[in-house]
Order: sequence, then C-alpha cells, then structure tokens
Amino acid sequence: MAATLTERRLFILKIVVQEFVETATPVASEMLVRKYGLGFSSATVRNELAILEDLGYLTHLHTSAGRVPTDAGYRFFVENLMERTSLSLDEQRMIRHQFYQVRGELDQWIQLAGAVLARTAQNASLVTPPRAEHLRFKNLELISIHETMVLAVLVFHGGIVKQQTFSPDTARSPEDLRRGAGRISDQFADLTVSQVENLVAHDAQQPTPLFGDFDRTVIDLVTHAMLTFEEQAREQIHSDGLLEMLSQPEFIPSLTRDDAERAVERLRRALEILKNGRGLGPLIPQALASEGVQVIIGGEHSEDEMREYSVVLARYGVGGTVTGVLGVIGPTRMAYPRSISTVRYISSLMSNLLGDLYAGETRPPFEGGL
Amino acid sequence: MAATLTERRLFILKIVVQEFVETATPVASEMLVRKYGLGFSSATVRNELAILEDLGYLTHLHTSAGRVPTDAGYRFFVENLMERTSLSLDEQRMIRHQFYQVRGELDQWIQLAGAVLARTAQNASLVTPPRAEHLRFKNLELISIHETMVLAVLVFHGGIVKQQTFSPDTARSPEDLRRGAGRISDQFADLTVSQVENLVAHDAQQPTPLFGDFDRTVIDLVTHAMLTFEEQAREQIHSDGLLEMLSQPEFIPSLTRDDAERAVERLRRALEILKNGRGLGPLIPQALASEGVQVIIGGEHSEDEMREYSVVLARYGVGGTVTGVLGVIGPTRMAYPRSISTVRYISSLMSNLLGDLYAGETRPPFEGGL
DNA sequence: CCTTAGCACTCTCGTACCGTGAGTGCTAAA
DNA sequence: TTTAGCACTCACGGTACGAGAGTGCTAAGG
Repeated sequence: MAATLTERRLFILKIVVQEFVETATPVASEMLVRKYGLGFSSATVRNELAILEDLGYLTHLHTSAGRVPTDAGYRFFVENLMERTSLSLDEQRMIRHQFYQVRGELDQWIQLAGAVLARTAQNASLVTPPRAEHLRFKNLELISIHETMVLAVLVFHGGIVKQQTFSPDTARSPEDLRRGAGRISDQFADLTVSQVENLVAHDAQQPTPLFGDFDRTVIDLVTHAMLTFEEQAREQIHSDGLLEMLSQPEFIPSLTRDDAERAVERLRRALEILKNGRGLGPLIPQALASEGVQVIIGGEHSEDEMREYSVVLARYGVGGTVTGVLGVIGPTRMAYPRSISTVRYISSLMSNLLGDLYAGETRPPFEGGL
Repeated sequence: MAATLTERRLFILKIVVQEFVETATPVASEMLVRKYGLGFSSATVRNELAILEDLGYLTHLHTSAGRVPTDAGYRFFVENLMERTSLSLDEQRMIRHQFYQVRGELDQWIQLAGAVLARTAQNASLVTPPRAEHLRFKNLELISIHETMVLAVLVFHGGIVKQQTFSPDTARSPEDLRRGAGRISDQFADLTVSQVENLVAHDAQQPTPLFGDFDRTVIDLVTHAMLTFEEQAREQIHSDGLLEMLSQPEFIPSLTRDDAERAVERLRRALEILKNGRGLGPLIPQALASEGVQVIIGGEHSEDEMREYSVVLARYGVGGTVTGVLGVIGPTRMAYPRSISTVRYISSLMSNLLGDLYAGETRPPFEGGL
C-alpha cells in the first residue's frame, strides 16, 4: 500500500469531491478521464482511487458503484484542496442593498440574514440573535396604555430594546409613571444585572429605602427582562431555508422504493433538526468562542442525528459584548467554498451593521481564520 | 336508485367518516359490522354504501377497496352528522394556564396560539396577528440610543406598540427629543392615519407651520409605521405545527414505491403552503368577514393546490377594531370535531386576552356559528 | 320488499426472477 | 508504472405470480 499523497492523487481527490458535490452521483473513473481530459487512462484512475480509498478519503457504496467522498475526504478538501473564494461583487452589492433597506431593525436583520444565507448557499440557515453579555441598562420608559395596563420599554446599551406590559396593583397617573421611570433610570444607568441586584438588595436594608413597592414591581420586571434576554438569546435559534435545503437531491427521491423511503426519513429528521435546533445546541457556544468560519462535517458532530449534515458557522457581532452566530446547514455533500464565503460575508456584514448601532468599541469584522 | 337518506344510511355515513378519519385506511363493510356490532350483515352494508356512493358522499379508490369519504361526504358530516363537542375542562385549564404565563406579550400569544392549536389538533396551524383597522395613535416616545441613533416607540390604542430606530440629520439632546415627542403626541392623540396625514398636510400650508424639519422626519416614521402595520398584518401569516401535521399518516409513506413518491410530493407541497401561505391568502379576508368557525374542505378551496387540505378558521379579536384569524390546516381526513372545538376555544381565549389589553368596548367572545 | 349467503371478479401488495448496464478489480502485457 | 481486456458485482426496472382483501351481483329466504 503506497500511502503517499502525490500531486496527482490530490488533484484526483479534488475533482472527485467537486464532481460529487455538483452531480450528487457517485463518480466513476471513466467519466473523470473524459470530462477532465486527464492524460491517463481510466484504469490508472481506478488505481489511484483505490489508494485514496485506502487512505480513508473515499468510499464505495457497493462493489460496482462510483466513488463518494467520506467525511475525512470532505475535511481534507476543505482544509487543503479547495480554493478560497469570495462572493462576487455583484452578489455582495445586492445583499448589502437588501440589508440597508431594513436599516435599524434588529429582528428584521436576523430574519433577512437567514433568508439570504439560505438563498445564497441553497441550504438551510440558522441565526441566533446577538447575545449581550454583561447587558448594561440604559433607560426605562413607562407608558400608560390604559387604567390597568402599563407598558415598560427597556433600553439597553447597544440599542437593544425590550418591551413588556404589566398591571400595577394601583392605578398610576402618567406623571407618576414618568417620575418612577426617571428615578429608576437614574439609579440604574450603565449597570449590569448583577449590579442592579446588588443595588436593590442593599437599598432594601437601608432604614429609609429609596425604592417603594411600585418601584420594586418595575425593578423585578427589569432584572427579569435582562436575565431572560441574556439567557434566551443563548438558546434561541432562528432557522430558515428549509425549502432551499429540500431542493437538494438528497431529499428528492429517485424512483426506487428504498430511496424514496430514505428521502422521507431524511426529510423528517431535517425538519426536527431545524425546528427545535436539535443537534445544533453544542455548536453555538463553540462557535461563539472561536474566530473565523467553523466547518463541522457529518460524523464530526457529537450528535448522531447530524451524521449526514454539515454545518458552516461564524460568529458575528461587535467586540466581545454583543455576539451571535449564523451559518448554513445542509447535507455533507455541500458546496463548501460557496457556503463558507457566504457565511463569511454575511457575518462580516452583520458585524458592521451592529457596529453602527452599537456606539463605541467597533472592531473590524472578523476576517482571519478560514 | 333509491336516493333517500334513511336514518340507517346517515348512521353508516357517520361511522364511515369517523372510521376513516381514525384509521386512515379505506373502510370495509365487513369490519363495520364487526366493530360496531351492527344488527345486519355486511352485504346489507355494502348495499347502503353503494347508495351513499351514488349520492356522492363516498368513493372507491378502485373496485376492490373499501370506501373513502368524498369532500361532499366530509361536508355533510360536518354540517349534519358530527357531535358538537368542546375541549375537556382539563385541556381548557391547561391551555389557559399557558397563556397566562406569558401575560401581556402579544407576539408571544400569537406564537403560543399557533403551538397550542397545532399540538391540540395534531395538525398545522396558522395565526395572523390582529389587524388594527383604523389604528389610532396614542403616544410617542423618543429615546436617544447614542449620538446618531434615536429609538422611536409608538404606542397605539389597544396596547399595540411598534419600535423603530432612525438617525436624525442633526444630533438632538434628550430634552429636545422629549419635547418633540410631547409636541407630536399632543397633536396626534387619538387620530387615525388618514387624520394624521390630513393634519400634517394642512399644517404645511400654514404661514407658520407647527412642525419643523425634525418633526416631519418623525411624523413620516409614524405614518409609515401605521400604514405598514395595517397592511402587513393583513398579509402576514404565522404558521406552526408542520411536524404535527407531518405525523399524520398521509405523510408517512407505506412501503410501496408510488405511495412513497406521493408522500414526498405531498410533503413538499405542504411545506410550500405553510411557508409562504400559498393558497391561504383568500381565506383570511373571508374569515375576517364571518362570525363563528369556518370550515373549508378540500376541493372547496379556490386554489387547486389546496385540494387535499382542509382548513378550520375563526376570527378572534375585540369588537370590530382589532381582529385576526387563527386556525388549523391539515389533510381533508381531519378530526373535524376536535379541530373545530380547538379553534373555537382558542379564538375565544385570544379574544378575551385581547379584550383585557384593549380597554373599552369589550364584546363577549364569538360563540355563535358552528 | 328488504336481507343475506354465496361466489366470481378485481385490484393491490409483496416476492421472486431476470436481463441489462454501469463500473470496478484484477491480471497480464507493454 | 501504465494500460488493455475481461470477469465479476450489483442496482435498477420490468414482468410474472400467488395471496388476500373487498366488492358487486345473483338468487334464495324472511
């Protein structure tokens, strides 16, 4: 077994991967020779393929079928073989244009990012809202909706806003509300949750507490909102592009019975993954902790149900304070170069947009890594 | 052809529908006799079935298969045969409990309604956010996020809130913003969009206009928000419960090749319907204009792609001012009594909840109709 | 006139079989 | 090391067939 990776073998591996990604059918020696005008015969190619198989980069479905890349094959391709491209300038411009059209709406950016990722990479996408670590309070407004209902609008640093209605025990005049809001805003400005909690606990022990009953109700609301915001953002995964992914041949059954069945099974499982982020959970913190674009391929996932899927992820956000994760998910037979450049572009775009929202410490968008 | 609907035939039609809904397999004469202990033989049943088929309520897939209800059969069942039930008190209590847990968050109510509908009816669900006809302005707050960014919080009657960020041409002090917001709030209180537009147009022609450049920017935002709110709500359809629907046997392929293929096709189409509300469009205004629970069965849809689906819809909301639509969508072989009672209950619940939010004219929840 | 037993008929479903074609692995020669 | 040649393997699609389920019809019985 001559287990050396000659130049020629690398090239063959590369075109096998590209070919399979493009056509979704096992690639045969003969057709490689024809299509790529290789200077040697199919028999030679077969020998090389056999060696690449020994090395673990390719497999056989059955004895007389073409070759298919293994997870290791894809990994090697991503790591060493593929050309690192960017989206075309035209595409970049079109995407940017769409984002500027919904300027100033975080929720819409997230939704748009999901849609654009999906469309551009022709696969499903996922986006987590930016998590605000050490969220700092900025401002509170209390607005009377009617006698028994008050709307609290909480503004945090970074342009993050949360609204919540509640009904105070006793009716309050608008003036009352305004003063209460002002009192709390002044006290809590620039504080994090834990600082707020400390302050309140401390105040409660004073002989003449600053905060009354009503204030406490509101403060509860505030801390609760901050906590859930920090937590929920960690969990919540928006996904989109199911239809795009399902237009991949993996999900389109051929005429044979078994395959149709498998397609349906795959389809159902894909739905479950996207619907509640099953299998994606562990990836998020990991991606948050890394720079650049991460690629997780098939069996590299810790979850078994993800064995047939690859995920391309990147962090986005500003500095270390407001960060989220976005990416593409699809079958392991994925156009990695395209997915990666899409994810890279959109993450940097989102970073820039967030940077505009978030005054102060703007860092250049992530560039390093893959 | 004795085309009379005797008591017995009604009963047989009823149990055929129920049986088919439950088992999803064509129902045979023999098994009806066995399962329901009918006092006559399968041959008699066969005769009756043939007559019901003549009347258009049942069909045959092929000569030697059991009977299946036609759309007309379902319609007759819904109209005349089924027992009108309600959700069990236990279920009602559990549902109510969940809603009270997210008290005061319209978005979450909508999401929850979708999830509960889907889970309870074991089908997909759709919910449109309440459309506010003749939305009336209540209050505006302008909050400075940082030097170049201002957050506008628009409050409308009915507890409807919309937020939007924008960057004014020139920086503004918080005090400035407050005064501007106050000025606009005072002027526009209780007005509808068109009234606001009139007022502004009129003001512009005054020798000394009340509103300056900055005001105009903000006012644009306000009218734009009101308009999009009124419109988008008309279009936007939240859907959920795809997975629940896909667990229906229609979408689970048996072992035969053809069936598997059809299942995949169905699945893909269902996805498209839910994803962008294709085929649901015309139903919404129709439902908004009706009282009670609407049922649209298979071929009764104007859209061809909905031929295999039934939809159970109801309006919800307060008075005529703030109304939305919610409902269940699934294969025509649907447990209509259960879907209908679920939709009825949740719509009345949502109406009550909205009523709490919306001061003033609270009407009793819809009860009449089906 | 309604009911029912009996029976022939129809159609699906699952299985087995088989020819075909694609593609490989191996061997032996260049 | 490359390559031509060839045997071998295996999925795919088609056909044939037996079994089983269920109907429609007919003729006899209440």
